[in-house]
Amino acid sequence: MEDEVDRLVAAWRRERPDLDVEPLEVLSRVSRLARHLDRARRTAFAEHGLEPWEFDVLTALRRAGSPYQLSPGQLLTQTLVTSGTMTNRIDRLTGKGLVKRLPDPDDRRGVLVRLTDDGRDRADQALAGLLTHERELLAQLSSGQQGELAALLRLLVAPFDNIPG
Amino acid sequence: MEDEVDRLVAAWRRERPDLDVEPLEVLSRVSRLARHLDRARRTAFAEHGLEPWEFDVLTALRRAGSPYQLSPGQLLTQTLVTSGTMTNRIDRLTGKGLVKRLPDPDDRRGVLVRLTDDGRDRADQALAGLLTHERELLAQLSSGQQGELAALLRLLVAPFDNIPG
DNA sequence: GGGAGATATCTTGATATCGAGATACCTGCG
DNA sequence: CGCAGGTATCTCGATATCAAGATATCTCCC
Repeated sequence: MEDEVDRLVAAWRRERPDLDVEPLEVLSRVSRLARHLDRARRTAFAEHGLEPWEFDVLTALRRAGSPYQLSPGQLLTQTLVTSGTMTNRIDRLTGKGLVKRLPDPDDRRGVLVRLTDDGRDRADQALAGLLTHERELLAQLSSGQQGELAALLRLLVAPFDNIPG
Repeated sequence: MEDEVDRLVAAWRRERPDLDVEPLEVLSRVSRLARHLDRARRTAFAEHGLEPWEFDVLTALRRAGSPYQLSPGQLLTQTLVTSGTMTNRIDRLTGKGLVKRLPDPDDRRGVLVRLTDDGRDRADQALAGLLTHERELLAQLSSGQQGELAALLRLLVAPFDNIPG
């Protein structure tokens, strides 16, 4: 089946036959798919009264394991947002009673963000809902294809995640 | 090489061994990679004095071929933003002299957005720069792997692009 | 111990985005 | 013809994000 990127690439080949637009076959699809996923996630989380950004923060804390706390800095590397954004997110989640700030006992510059019981429940519920949704999207692919796809994507992401950038 | 998603999946398997988190191997990588790509694009376009959103609109028009014009509605489906956002984008690009609005001769509700000569030059320059950048990122993959990856991604994106959604 | 440079978080101001609704126009059916 | 419903674009208010800079604290070497 054809997708929008097929049309986009064909258009470039017609308009700019001098250029090699092969990279777009992969990277434009990644960007567009991510955008579609964002929209789908927004709808899926609405059932649980959460925004995607709230989910990202709460689940990062949930994954950390008991006592469900991380520093804002650790949250940054997991969510790929700037520090100003994270400060704002923590403020709002605190206002909703889903997390709370604690002073870091080992570093007086630092704080620890800890999930409340309510926050933990919300994270668990939303995760289950998300996985159900995502499984449907991936039904297009066999289990083997999913594995291949994951491995190829890892090759592309790893440099970003490991080098400082 | 390990990436952040490997760590994320391992953490879920420890904290929630009851859940099948396999879908995250693919979809979390897509989201994270897209985010990294956005950042890289922002830097790449800065050399040409363009923002990523400006690039998206200008190149959609450029691809359309002479006379380089599309309706706002056509631009929506290519850029995956809302109509309010597109109106705003067109306003700003008009202010910078990169596009102009023309009345649609066949439909008095509609307008056509047309690239100016300056807008066309900018789009061409930025595209060349982007492709150079993206080729480097893809150097991790053989040509065959790029083809596989593109084909697998197409399977996931196509439903979104073809069904109304 | 003291100071330079690194680090963690927060503040601020500008801006892009979204969702919902308003407006103007088109289309097709009775 | 005229109206009901659909479509294209724009308006408006709320909000999340970013970049750059401020502040407080830590680290390490002399």
